[in-house]
Amino acid sequence: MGNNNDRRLPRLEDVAARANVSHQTVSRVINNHPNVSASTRGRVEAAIAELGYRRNTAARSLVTRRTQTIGVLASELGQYGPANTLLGVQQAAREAGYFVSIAAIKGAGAEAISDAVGHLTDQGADGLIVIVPHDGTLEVLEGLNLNVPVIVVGEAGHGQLCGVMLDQKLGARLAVAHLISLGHQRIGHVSGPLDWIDGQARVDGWREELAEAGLSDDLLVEGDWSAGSGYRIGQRLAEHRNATAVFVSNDQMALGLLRAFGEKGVRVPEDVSVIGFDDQPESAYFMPPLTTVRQDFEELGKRCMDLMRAQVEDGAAGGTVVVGPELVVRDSTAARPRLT
Amino acid sequence: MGNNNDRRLPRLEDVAARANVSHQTVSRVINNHPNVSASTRGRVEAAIAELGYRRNTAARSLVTRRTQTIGVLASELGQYGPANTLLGVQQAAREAGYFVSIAAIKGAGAEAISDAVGHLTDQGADGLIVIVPHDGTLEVLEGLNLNVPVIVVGEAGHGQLCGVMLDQKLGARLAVAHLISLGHQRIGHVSGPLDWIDGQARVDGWREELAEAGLSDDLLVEGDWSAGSGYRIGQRLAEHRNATAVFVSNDQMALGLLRAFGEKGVRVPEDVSVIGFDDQPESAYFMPPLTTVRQDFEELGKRCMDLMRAQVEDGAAGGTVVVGPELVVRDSTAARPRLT
DNA sequence: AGGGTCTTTGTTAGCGCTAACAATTGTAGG
DNA sequence: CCTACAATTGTTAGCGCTAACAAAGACCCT
Repeated sequence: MGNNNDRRLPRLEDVAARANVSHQTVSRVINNHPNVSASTRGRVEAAIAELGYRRNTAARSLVTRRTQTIGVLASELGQYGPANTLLGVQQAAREAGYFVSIAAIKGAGAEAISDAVGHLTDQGADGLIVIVPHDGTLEVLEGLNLNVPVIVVGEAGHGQLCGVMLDQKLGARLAVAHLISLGHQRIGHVSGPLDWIDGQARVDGWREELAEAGLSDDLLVEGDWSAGSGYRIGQRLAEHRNATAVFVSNDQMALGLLRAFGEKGVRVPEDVSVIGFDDQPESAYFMPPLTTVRQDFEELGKRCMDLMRAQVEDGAAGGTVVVGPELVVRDSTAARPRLT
Repeated sequence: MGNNNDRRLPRLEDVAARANVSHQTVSRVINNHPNVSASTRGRVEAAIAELGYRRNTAARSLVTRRTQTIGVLASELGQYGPANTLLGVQQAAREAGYFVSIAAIKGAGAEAISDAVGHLTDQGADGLIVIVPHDGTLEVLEGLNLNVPVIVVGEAGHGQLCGVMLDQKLGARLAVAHLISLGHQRIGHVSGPLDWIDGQARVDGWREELAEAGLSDDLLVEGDWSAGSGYRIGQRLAEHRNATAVFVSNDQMALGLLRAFGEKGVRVPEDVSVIGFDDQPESAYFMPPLTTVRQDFEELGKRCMDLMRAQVEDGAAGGTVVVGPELVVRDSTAARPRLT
């Protein structure tokens, strides 16, 4: 099929010569300009196919001042949530004819963020999507004074910056409401780090739902998202036994908690109900299968691209998009035990 | 700091005017050409700093025919291994001054691969790194007749294509040797899909090690990498009980297996030893903590970039790089039970 | 038929950069 | 003092594309 034109790739000029038109007409065809006659368009398209012509993006970018590239700045790409958000972004981007360039960082230091942003703007990214779930990211970005649209995942928009977020607080409330509906009254919370946006939002949701039900919110322990921290916290909780239900801020910590409970002879859900957050694919196979709150990260990524296109292509203003969570009930939650 | 030049970003010409030199001299400075006097270089660098000049990559690419962009084609980015490989690639790329553009696909259909490759080459990628752990990927890539260097992760190089891989077979042998050293003689294997490169390689390693020890290799079941398949297979294994040890091809399936065993009253490691593959961060917190084979994916990614640079910058020929695995012993393996 | 409008196509310039070559300077040797 | 050669700097062209404008037809109306 593909003919091996020896040296250079074909240019507009080559296509034009073959179709007996000017290069500008070819340009019109590939850019879908309206004023091209059907017959001309046909000839040009044939020539494009025959030569295997592909537009040179560098040349195009030079004159349009658009690179059709979206820069994604991400930390914690090894984690389920960020990785899947990236996936959603990438898919939507490709469908819309955009390229996705990534810059990964560890942690969320101001310097690391600004380096990565510099890297992406050096490439001429038309817009930035930031998947850095740490508190303070927004401030660093604001200080950078960027002149391309920026969309921050997981945080509400603010000033120039747009936000696309899952409704973490609502998710937490769904989880707690589920436990309350099962009759639990002493409901603890193993949170993520409180300097993470998501960590704090879930604490807030837990508090609010408890407050509305007139229940106490004094059982809060801060973890670090890892299964290990969940395990250590679980060991302590198993000794005190002052809650009949625990809302854990992610599935991984819940995994650690389950293991600690198992070792200490605390049965789940007979003695204590446990509910997680995220719904990773593995969570259905924990012991017992974990009740949790599902987050649709791919959808989140797609919404990011929608918002980005609105800004890049139509110059729309910023805003905040919120995606809803969903409760997934499995076997780690049950009615409050009689003997509290 | 940054002055807000109203409309356009500064160009070479602007820097040149400020430093009282020609734009070409500025170009020489930013490209580290030798024949620039120290004083001129100083003035130019000062002007660059004052104006906040950044080179326009599109213009540069247009003339050099290099984009400084590496395209990464990846499937299964939600999985631990591929995600971390990408991370390693990205880090090494950025350090070397390259951009990383990604194209994610689902599955490994020929059409999906060729679409994604087209997307990346449309962007003018200087080289491609392919993280698609399915069998047949190599053939599809070969058929595409690409004119940029291609590095395939997880597979041995072949013809034009380079390979960077973890030594899966060795990893499998380490796992099986560990079980044999504990006295096990009936060692089963829950494999990944056999049309995945890694899945097949681990089966081969398992077979070879057993063969050398004169043990039977008739206990093979094929899974699909998911915790769910591990669970279903575990239920069956728990009923037959014809092995005292099981080598599972990844940690997620091992998780499912553990749950099935737990439900059926099969104790791990007292009744059956279980060993996984990958060493995901969670594996230390399974019940019991999982003995497994560690793979250094970030290292893998870095090696990819090393190889890529050698090809892009020095026109080196292809080759195959192999990274070694490491056995991590935890609590899911123990000596063979007396009563077999 | 002639003047207006609309549609289709062509011509020209320039995006910002680097490569190739030209010009200028400095320096040493005859 | 003038040539030979190297080191440094400047000038010109062009990478492949799109925007803006110009030109040429096609068509309708009076």
